[in-house]
Amino acid sequence: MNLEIRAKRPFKFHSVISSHGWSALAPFVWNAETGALQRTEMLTSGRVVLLTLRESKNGIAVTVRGRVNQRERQELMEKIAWMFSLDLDLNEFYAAVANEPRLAHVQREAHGRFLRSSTVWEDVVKVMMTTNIQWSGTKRLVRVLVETFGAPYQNGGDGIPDAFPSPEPIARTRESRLRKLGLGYRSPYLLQLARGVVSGKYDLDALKDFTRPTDEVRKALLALPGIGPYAAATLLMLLGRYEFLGVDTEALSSVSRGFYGGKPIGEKEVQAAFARWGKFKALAYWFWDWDKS
DNA sequence: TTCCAGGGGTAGA
DNA sequence: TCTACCCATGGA
Repeated sequence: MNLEIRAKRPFKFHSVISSHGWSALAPFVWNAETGALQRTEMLTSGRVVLLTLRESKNGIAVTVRGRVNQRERQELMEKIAWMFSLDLDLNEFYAAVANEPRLAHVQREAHGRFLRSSTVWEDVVKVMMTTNIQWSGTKRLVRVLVETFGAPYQNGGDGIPDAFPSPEPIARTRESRLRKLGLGYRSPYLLQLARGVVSGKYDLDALKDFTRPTDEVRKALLALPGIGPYAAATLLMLLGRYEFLGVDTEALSSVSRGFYGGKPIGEKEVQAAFARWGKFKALAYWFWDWDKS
């Protein structure tokens, strides 16, 4: 089955793909040569389908492999619209940074949409897997979680990853098993998170509610096991809220070089350097052109 | 071998 | 609110 989903302009498929590292994490498979993003997706019915997404004239062209009914088709359209922030209006951001040379490229490149997973649960887990680890390790841990707990695409096929696991199979496992998979001290955090989601203690979908103030959403994120200031800021950014900056070791070094002449700085200095961008702080930092002076 | 990563939790001030 | 310290694992 083929679908086309329209995007609010300006929209560039590749800008979303390259927005951050998510397209390299299972069950996403990005093929730069063909320009196709593949993803194995489990629907709420439990059915697992294979999606292939490409840029189209007005948005995204979707190929679905696997039978879906009308309701599942609607679910897929909504999930894809969420993953690519197709309804996001970035014009206020572009206007706010129009006079900043180091952000001159953002409108031209249609920057500002971050590739998201189809559920907040998956994004929370993935952000947790980026903490205190190198990117190669993040990719490995996510792949191991998908291989161990994910639901397979029934129609088979070589090299097609399983769908990202729902919280249930992880909630049923033991901490020792997660440790054996290499998650280290993240193991109890992931286990508590999965069990809390299954029990209803944590309502992750409620974090998408844009009528809630950002501070409230941030507090809810910080209350999750294994989610601290950095992870909460990163997740807020993925949720379309840009007031907070996720300060990691990379931010410390690039802001030190770009704003403080290379002298050692702390988180405060990073926040101060981008304070002027207000509610677009995270966007300004993320797309800052460090090569321009 | 040592250091540390796209940090978080906790205790103590 | 801020700091010091510990935490598991694998890459460099």
